[in-house]
Amino acid sequence: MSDLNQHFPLVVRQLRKDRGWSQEHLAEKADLNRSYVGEIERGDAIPSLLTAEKLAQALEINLSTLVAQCEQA
Amino acid sequence: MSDLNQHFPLVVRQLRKDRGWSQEHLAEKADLNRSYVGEIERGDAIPSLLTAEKLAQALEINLSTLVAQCEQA
DNA sequence: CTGTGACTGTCAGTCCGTA
DNA sequence: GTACGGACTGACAGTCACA
Repeated sequence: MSDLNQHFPLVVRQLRKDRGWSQEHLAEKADLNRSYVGEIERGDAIPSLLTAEKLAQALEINLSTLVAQCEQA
Repeated sequence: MSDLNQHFPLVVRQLRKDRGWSQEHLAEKADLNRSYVGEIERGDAIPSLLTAEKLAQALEINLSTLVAQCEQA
Protein backbone atom coordinates (compact mmCIF):
# COMPACT_ATOMS: atom_id res chain seq x y z
CA MET A 1 0.00 0.00 0.00
CA SER A 2 1.67 3.14 -1.12
CA ASP A 3 1.14 5.33 1.88
CA LEU A 4 -0.49 8.35 0.41
CA ASN A 5 -0.26 10.29 3.65
CA GLN A 6 3.52 9.95 3.65
CA HIS A 7 3.90 11.11 0.07
CA PHE A 8 1.26 13.82 0.07
CA PRO A 9 3.33 16.36 2.03
CA LEU A 10 6.37 15.75 -0.16
CA VAL A 11 4.45 16.01 -3.42
CA VAL A 12 2.76 19.25 -2.35
CA ARG A 13 6.10 20.77 -1.38
CA GLN A 14 7.68 19.56 -4.62
CA LEU A 15 4.95 21.05 -6.79
CA ARG A 16 5.07 24.31 -4.86
CA LYS A 17 8.86 24.56 -5.27
CA ASP A 18 8.51 23.77 -8.98
CA ARG A 19 6.39 26.89 -9.28
CA GLY A 20 8.84 28.91 -7.21
CA TRP A 21 6.17 29.83 -4.66
CA SER A 22 6.49 30.46 -0.95
CA GLN A 23 4.22 28.74 1.55
CA GLU A 24 2.53 32.08 1.99
CA HIS A 25 1.77 32.45 -1.70
CA LEU A 26 0.37 28.91 -1.89
CA ALA A 27 -1.68 29.51 1.24
CA GLU A 28 -3.21 32.62 -0.27
CA LYS A 29 -4.08 30.89 -3.55
CA ALA A 30 -5.60 27.94 -1.66
CA ASP A 31 -7.46 30.21 0.77
CA LEU A 32 -5.75 28.54 3.72
CA ASN A 33 -3.70 29.68 6.65
CA ARG A 34 0.01 29.90 5.98
CA SER A 35 1.03 28.09 9.15
CA TYR A 36 -1.36 25.28 8.30
CA VAL A 37 0.23 24.83 4.88
CA GLY A 38 3.52 24.45 6.73
CA GLU A 39 2.07 21.75 8.97
CA ILE A 40 0.74 19.84 5.96
CA GLU A 41 4.10 19.96 4.17
CA ARG A 42 5.80 18.65 7.30
CA GLY A 43 3.22 15.86 7.66
CA ASP A 44 2.05 17.24 11.00
CA ALA A 45 -1.49 17.58 9.71
CA ILE A 46 -3.64 15.43 7.44
CA PRO A 47 -6.01 17.61 5.41
CA SER A 48 -9.67 16.84 4.71
CA LEU A 49 -10.79 16.08 1.18
CA LEU A 50 -12.05 19.64 0.91
CA THR A 51 -8.71 21.11 1.93
CA ALA A 52 -6.79 18.75 -0.34
CA GLU A 53 -8.90 19.97 -3.26
CA LYS A 54 -8.17 23.60 -2.40
CA LEU A 55 -4.46 22.83 -2.51
CA ALA A 56 -4.83 21.05 -5.85
CA GLN A 57 -6.72 24.01 -7.32
CA ALA A 58 -4.09 26.40 -6.03
CA LEU A 59 -1.42 24.26 -7.71
CA GLU A 60 -3.50 24.41 -10.90
CA ILE A 61 -3.97 20.67 -11.27
CA ASN A 62 -6.80 18.20 -10.68
CA LEU A 63 -6.94 16.54 -7.31
CA SER A 64 -6.92 13.17 -9.07
CA THR A 65 -3.62 14.13 -10.73
CA LEU A 66 -2.16 15.19 -7.40
CA VAL A 67 -3.27 11.96 -5.74
CA ALA A 68 -1.95 9.91 -8.64
CA GLN A 69 1.51 11.46 -8.13
CA CYS A 70 1.40 10.39 -4.49
CA GLU A 71 0.54 6.83 -5.46
CA GLN A 72 3.37 6.36 -7.94
CA ALA A 73 5.97 8.03 -5.74
CA MET B 1 -14.07 21.58 -9.73
CA SER B 2 -15.43 22.89 -6.50
CA ASP B 3 -18.10 20.26 -6.14
CA LEU B 4 -15.96 17.24 -5.50
CA ASN B 5 -17.53 17.17 -2.07
CA GLN B 6 -20.96 17.00 -3.66
CA HIS B 7 -20.06 14.10 -5.93
CA PHE B 8 -17.91 12.14 -3.52
CA PRO B 9 -20.82 10.85 -1.43
CA LEU B 10 -22.75 9.83 -4.54
CA VAL B 11 -19.79 8.08 -6.16
CA VAL B 12 -19.00 6.15 -2.98
CA ARG B 13 -22.61 5.04 -2.68
CA GLN B 14 -22.72 4.10 -6.37
CA LEU B 15 -19.58 1.98 -6.17
CA ARG B 16 -20.79 0.33 -2.99
CA LYS B 17 -24.15 -0.53 -4.56
CA ASP B 18 -22.38 -1.85 -7.66
CA ARG B 19 -20.68 -4.37 -5.42
CA GLY B 20 -23.92 -5.21 -3.66
CA TRP B 21 -22.52 -4.28 -0.25
CA SER B 22 -24.30 -2.82 2.74
CA GLN B 23 -22.95 0.27 4.53
CA GLU B 24 -21.98 -2.05 7.36
CA HIS B 25 -19.94 -4.33 5.11
CA LEU B 26 -18.15 -1.37 3.51
CA ALA B 27 -17.49 0.11 6.94
CA GLU B 28 -15.91 -3.15 8.09
CA LYS B 29 -13.70 -3.43 5.01
CA ALA B 30 -12.60 0.19 5.36
CA ASP B 31 -12.10 -0.14 9.12
CA LEU B 32 -14.57 2.68 9.75
CA ASN B 33 -17.67 3.17 11.82
CA ARG B 34 -20.99 2.19 10.20
CA SER B 35 -22.84 5.36 11.11
CA TYR B 36 -19.94 7.45 9.90
CA VAL B 37 -20.04 5.79 6.47
CA GLY B 38 -23.74 6.70 6.43
CA GLU B 39 -22.91 10.32 7.20
CA ILE B 40 -20.34 10.44 4.41
CA GLU B 41 -22.77 8.98 1.86
CA ARG B 42 -25.36 11.56 2.89
CA GLY B 43 -22.82 14.36 2.60
CA ASP B 44 -23.16 15.18 6.29
CA ALA B 45 -19.46 14.50 6.88
CA ILE B 46 -16.38 15.37 4.84
CA PRO B 47 -13.71 12.69 5.24
CA SER B 48 -10.01 13.35 5.66
CA LEU B 49 -7.54 12.25 3.00
CA LEU B 50 -6.68 9.24 5.16
CA THR B 51 -10.32 8.18 5.43
CA ALA B 52 -10.92 8.72 1.73
CA GLU B 53 -8.02 6.38 1.00
CA LYS B 54 -9.43 3.74 3.35
CA LEU B 55 -12.73 3.89 1.48
CA ALA B 56 -10.95 3.60 -1.87
CA GLN B 57 -8.99 0.57 -0.69
CA ALA B 58 -12.16 -1.04 0.62
CA LEU B 59 -13.75 -0.45 -2.78
CA GLU B 60 -10.66 -2.05 -4.36
CA ILE B 61 -9.69 0.95 -6.48
CA ASN B 62 -7.00 3.65 -6.33
CA LEU B 63 -7.95 6.87 -4.61
CA SER B 64 -6.91 8.74 -7.75
CA THR B 65 -9.46 6.68 -9.73
CA LEU B 66 -12.15 7.40 -7.16
CA VAL B 67 -11.38 11.11 -7.21
CA ALA B 68 -11.30 11.14 -11.01
CA GLN B 69 -14.83 9.75 -11.07
CA CYS B 70 -15.98 12.57 -8.83
CA GLU B 71 -14.41 15.13 -11.14
CA GLN B 72 -16.05 13.88 -14.32
CA ALA B 73 -19.45 13.32 -12.73
C1' DC C 1 -34.91 -9.19 10.58
C1' DT C 2 -31.67 -6.36 7.59
C1' DG C 3 -30.32 -1.92 5.90
C1' DT C 4 -30.44 2.88 6.44
C1' DG C 5 -31.29 7.67 8.37
C1' DA C 6 -30.93 10.58 12.23
C1' DC C 7 -29.52 12.32 16.67
C1' DT C 8 -26.90 12.51 20.79
C1' DG C 9 -22.19 13.02 23.32
C1' DT C 10 -17.14 12.42 23.36
C1' DC C 11 -12.31 12.85 21.91
C1' DA C 12 -8.48 13.42 18.75
C1' DG C 13 -7.06 16.12 15.25
C1' DT C 14 -7.60 19.95 11.91
C1' DC C 15 -7.36 24.74 11.15
C1' DC C 16 -6.32 29.47 12.29
C1' DG C 17 -4.52 33.73 15.00
C1' DT C 18 -0.69 35.22 17.03
C1' DA C 19 3.62 35.30 18.01
C1' DG D 1 9.80 29.29 7.71
C1' DT D 2 8.26 27.06 12.69
C1' DA D 3 5.81 26.87 17.64
C1' DC D 4 2.03 27.48 20.55
C1' DG D 5 -2.91 28.00 22.20
C1' DG D 6 -7.76 28.06 21.18
C1' DA D 7 -11.84 27.15 18.14
C1' DC D 8 -13.78 24.17 15.13
C1' DT D 9 -14.82 19.56 13.10
C1' DG D 10 -13.60 14.77 11.67
C1' DA D 11 -14.47 10.31 13.56
C1' DC D 12 -16.50 7.14 16.63
C1' DA D 13 -19.84 4.69 19.94
C1' DG D 14 -24.38 4.24 21.05
C1' DT D 15 -29.16 4.50 20.41
C1' DC D 16 -33.92 4.97 18.29
C1' DA D 17 -36.94 5.29 14.13
C1' DC D 18 -38.35 3.81 9.57
C1' DA D 19 -38.45 1.12 5.31
